[in-house]
Amino acid sequence: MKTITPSQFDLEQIADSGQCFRWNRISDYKYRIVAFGKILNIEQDLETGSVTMDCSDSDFDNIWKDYFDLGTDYGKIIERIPEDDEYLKRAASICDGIRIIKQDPWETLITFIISQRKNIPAIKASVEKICKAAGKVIGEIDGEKLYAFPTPKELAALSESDLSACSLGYRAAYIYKAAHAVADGAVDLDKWKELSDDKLFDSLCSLYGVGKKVANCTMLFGFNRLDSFPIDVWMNKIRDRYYPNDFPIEAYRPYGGIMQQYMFAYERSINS
DNA sequence: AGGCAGGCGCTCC
DNA sequence: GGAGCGCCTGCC
Repeated sequence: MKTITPSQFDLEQIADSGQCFRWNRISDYKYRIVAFGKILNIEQDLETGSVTMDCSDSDFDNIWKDYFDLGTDYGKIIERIPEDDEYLKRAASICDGIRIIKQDPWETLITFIISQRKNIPAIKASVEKICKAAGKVIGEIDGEKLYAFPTPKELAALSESDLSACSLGYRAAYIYKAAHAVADGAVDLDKWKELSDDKLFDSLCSLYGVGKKVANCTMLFGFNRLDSFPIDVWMNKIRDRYYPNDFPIEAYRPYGGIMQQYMFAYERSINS
């Protein structure tokens, strides 16, 4: 067990922000997360804000501390919001419990390829199916097996029809090609970590089935490129309504992606 | 029952 | 280089 009291940390806001598709809500402010081949039960006390994780000290130090981006001071980032950006200031004041979760690049790439033209429950269902079809069993809860996200080789072992059985639709071909490119070594995601933002963006977009939205999400959530600014239908709506001269993304540097998350989460919250 | 959901590739111009 | 269109699937 490990208990911490981080600032700017709200489990529910993070869970609803659409970054991670393997967080399962157990009850209010209580989740089971599968990531990096591990299962983490996590709970937040609303009174004190303290967060309790059922993990060893070493797993906390080696995995979860980084995963939850606990070394970043989001309060300081919020202070950088341009004074006249009323919409963003409001969004950040409401959604200031969001953090950018540092996920595995491979898993992020695949899950965001799956995400295109799907809603969140459908994305989660497909992700669980590919984990079950190709991933290792890492635990069992109430007779239900839990699976790790498959490695590139494990995923590449599936045929296109195996993938189609995971409700991927036309994305099955995208996943198939991506899995083979990474498993064969034609694409080396570890090497991609060294690339500049521009080069990484171009490399991601060169993958079949990856366009700028998916590339930006993969960069933001899988490569911790905090300036990546994904634009989806919600962001288009926000721009149309509140930013007639477009988003001042230069003013958001180098944290455009965090600003995007506040706006995205806020707009969704007021429309639900 | 028909449109649409956190897009992308392809095919035109 | 950009607008238009088809696409798997599940869900309301």
